[in-house]
Amino acid sequence: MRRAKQQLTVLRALGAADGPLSAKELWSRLSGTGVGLATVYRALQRGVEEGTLESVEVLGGGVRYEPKDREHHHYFLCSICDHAFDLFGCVEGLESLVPDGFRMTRHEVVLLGTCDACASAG
Amino acid sequence: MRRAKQQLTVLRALGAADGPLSAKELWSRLSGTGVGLATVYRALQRGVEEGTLESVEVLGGGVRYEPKDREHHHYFLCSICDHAFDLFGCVEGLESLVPDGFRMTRHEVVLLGTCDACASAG
DNA sequence: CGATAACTGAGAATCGAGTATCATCTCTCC
DNA sequence: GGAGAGATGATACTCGATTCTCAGTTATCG
Repeated sequence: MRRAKQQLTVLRALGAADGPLSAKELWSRLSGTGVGLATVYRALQRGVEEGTLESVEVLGGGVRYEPKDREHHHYFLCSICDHAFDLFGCVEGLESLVPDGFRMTRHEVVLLGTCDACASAG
Repeated sequence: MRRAKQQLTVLRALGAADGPLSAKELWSRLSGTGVGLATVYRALQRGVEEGTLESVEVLGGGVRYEPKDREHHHYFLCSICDHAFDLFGCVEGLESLVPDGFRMTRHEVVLLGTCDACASAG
């Protein structure tokens, strides 16, 4: 990698977000910069390969990406603007839900509703 | 609706499942009955329209369907067989995660790992 | 039986997400 | 300045999921 100016633009925009973004979301935040969608995908793919990014799946639509250096967290998905927000903190008592013989290695929690901005606007 | 023999076959298979099924999963459980994939989709679509079925999204792939008469529950997704199992019970403390100004109307919890059968199989 | 309308299966068509291709561009190094 | 490697944007393409189409089937009601 000698340069990758546009890819840096992409990664910086992702790092500045308050939650995971999909390729399209990210791309739309870069409108005006002339960055192509293909480049967004390339930057994301490379980020994942290099271990700096993580692809996460939140309900309500495809894969989103975010920097891997964030602590364990979950998401709040706004059903109006469809944006996913990071939520820090976790919950207790998940183990009690696991049936006998099953082995839990990971868990995901998604809260749904309306975000601050949409609630105010609505 | 005068009859809908095949559609009933579909709905019955869905009702007998231990978790939500995708159209394809459901279809593969009906192999041998000669039911076509289009009929599976038709049955699901009609079920949702009539309010007897619910489409749910669990992580790890598309939309799945299950009867709407089940109580509040969550899912365990086996990362080996990719099957989603219903989990009854819930967790506490979700409200404390909601940021100021946000309104939570719903929540989803997904546990991931290996199911009994896959864990036993090695 | 005979008309009719709903149901059905197979395969074509569509749609969206992501990937591959290609001609062009831009650093970096000489 | 010139060459070469990597990067870029547009667009064609692929792939899977879902829907549409259509001809054939089947239950229902006279």
